Amino acid sequence: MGLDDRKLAVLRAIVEDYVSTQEPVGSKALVERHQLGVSPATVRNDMAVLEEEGYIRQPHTSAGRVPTDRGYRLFVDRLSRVKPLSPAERRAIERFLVGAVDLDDVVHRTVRLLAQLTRQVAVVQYPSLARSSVRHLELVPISTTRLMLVMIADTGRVEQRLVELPGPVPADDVTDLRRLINEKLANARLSETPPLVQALVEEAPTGLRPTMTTLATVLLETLVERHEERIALAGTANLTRGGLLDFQGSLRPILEALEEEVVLLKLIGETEPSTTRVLIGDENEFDNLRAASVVSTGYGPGATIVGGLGVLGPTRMDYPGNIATVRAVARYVGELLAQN
Amino acid sequence: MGLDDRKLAVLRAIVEDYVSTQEPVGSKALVERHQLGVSPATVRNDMAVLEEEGYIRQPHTSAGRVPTDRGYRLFVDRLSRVKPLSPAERRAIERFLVGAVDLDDVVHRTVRLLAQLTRQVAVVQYPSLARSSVRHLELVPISTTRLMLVMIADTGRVEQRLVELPGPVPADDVTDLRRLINEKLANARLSETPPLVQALVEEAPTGLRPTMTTLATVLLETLVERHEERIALAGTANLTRGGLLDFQGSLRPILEALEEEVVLLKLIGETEPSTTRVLIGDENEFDNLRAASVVSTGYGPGATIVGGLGVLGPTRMDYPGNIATVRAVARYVGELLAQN
DNA sequence: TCCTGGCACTCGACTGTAACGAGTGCCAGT
DNA sequence: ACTGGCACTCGTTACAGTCGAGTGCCAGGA
Repeated sequence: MGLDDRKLAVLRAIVEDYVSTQEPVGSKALVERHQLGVSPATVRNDMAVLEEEGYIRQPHTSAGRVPTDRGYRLFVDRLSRVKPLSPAERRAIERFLVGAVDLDDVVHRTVRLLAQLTRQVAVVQYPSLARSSVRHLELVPISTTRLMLVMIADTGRVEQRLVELPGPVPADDVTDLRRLINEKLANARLSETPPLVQALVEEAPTGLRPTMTTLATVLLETLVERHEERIALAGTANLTRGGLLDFQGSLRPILEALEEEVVLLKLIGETEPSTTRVLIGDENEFDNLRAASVVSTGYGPGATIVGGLGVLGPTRMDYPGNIATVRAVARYVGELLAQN
Repeated sequence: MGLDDRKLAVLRAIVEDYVSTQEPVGSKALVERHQLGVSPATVRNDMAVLEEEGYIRQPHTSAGRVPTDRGYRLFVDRLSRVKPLSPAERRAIERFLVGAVDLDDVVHRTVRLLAQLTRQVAVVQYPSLARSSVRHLELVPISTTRLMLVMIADTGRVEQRLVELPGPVPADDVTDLRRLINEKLANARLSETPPLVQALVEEAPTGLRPTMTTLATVLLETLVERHEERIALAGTANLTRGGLLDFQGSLRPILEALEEEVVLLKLIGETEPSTTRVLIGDENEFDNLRAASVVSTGYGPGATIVGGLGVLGPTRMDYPGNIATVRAVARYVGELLAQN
């Protein structure tokens, strides 16, 4: 069971070579490209052990070795240091994110940036409503029986929803409703609003009661139940790099998975505080993504986390590089959000 | 030069067979599957003429014939009747679109519906701001020197933008600004706002002048210059149907094109009144999309057109079916918008 | 004049065989 | 414990041969 230092070095070398060449790597090529200080025969023995332990495998009898998911896992956990970003990359990040005027703008720029830097598919979750607080709720009369409800969150997210009122409501009443709602809900965390909304209805003056009831329903629907998470995606064209070798020849399942917001949210949304999560191959729960890996992390202003972002690519990806990039981008985005 | 009726029938048969089988079609198979009333030899002679005229071609000397872009064009223009939708499809459309609460909701449902019905990539443009009118402009104070500007258009679109003010502005002033702006801009077509915004600045009371100037800049930026068109996309996984035969083996250029909003807008956004546009293969202006066809049309409440929608797929697609579906969906969406 | 059956021809797809070589496992020797 | 050597495996490539779908052309007939 013992994996001595050299065996680990061999594994590392295999991963690095395979990631960069995309071809099974043999013992001879290994000793040539890395200074292992031993002969190919020795490496072969080490390889036999690594294979027995499930870290690498042979696609065909007469081919070199390829890391398994388990091998990548070991590599990520113990054999790689996070690559520092190049100054060029740092500059690219700053240049890209400076000048964003809008939350939408920030998210779009971020996702494109990530895709470009990592050359993978990038995914960015908008700040989660569940983790946001209400900054302001606005009621805009559209007609006598219709209101547009606009919610502005502290994270910069803006949600709107058309509300059909049970009957005509005069402008003054709208003003009153707006005041009541804001008094009660402003600065409340969205996850804590349900009882407050309930109270709003109960405490509403009789005249406003029916309207307030309708509004309350819509509020709960929009802000909590259908807790509308949004996602931005970019770089799908990067899936076609590496020919058809990655993803065993069919992009189909991957593209299907990428169309499901629910899937993406599970992948990058469930982030524990401030760790970078790496899901390798079949470690993730979706069959469609058995051939893919995901590197994700949370971001947010300061120490709090309001959303997730990450990249998805073939298991054969540059983990250290991608981890570094994802982290760096998340940090910059966090700073950007903190400024607002 | 004369293409008599039988030659056209042969072309139609070739297109139909090729679209459904995805394989080059030969003279013998043709006479078997269609009642042309002549022998394979005759069909071969017709084919020779059709090939000479550039409507079909042979992938290899010993293979059957395949329609060229020009052949599809002739087929679409003169040889096909628009398929009526099946009742099942009609029902699917209604069921899908009923219950949409929101413009966002409508657009998302529409794009998924289109992708599902046509089994192609679907694209839906949000109602264009350029073709919308202002319904209401709201100013929401975020802090003493920051406002959130929210514009609600008659098409249901809502745009927001954070505004940094030159200095602190008291709440009463915000109220005044809101009133001034709405008096001037409400119901104006967005394309006609620039002079109105200019007037706003000139007519503003001296005290509000600096703030109004800032607001005017942002208004013009947000609403006109960077005339923010939005796009929704779905069904990219459908590109992988038909193996790697369509798109000559590489999805890359297609996926790249689909990531560019500008490209998509050109494809589906430039719609002349109420026609359905069909772009076949290299008829479209983007090199990346030489192997693809686009069927698109405009939609809007009543007779006016506020945006475009359509589908993109291999040149080998079911044009009559897709044209019918795109039109039908556009009409339903128009009705839906008209209700708001 | 137009259609048809017949026939020779082309050429890609498929099959089988052989040579090649990258890579391995094992073993005896240091 | 490492190394050089060697036999072996097996995928890749090249080449030759066969098969057959599909064609173009032509002479004969309606």
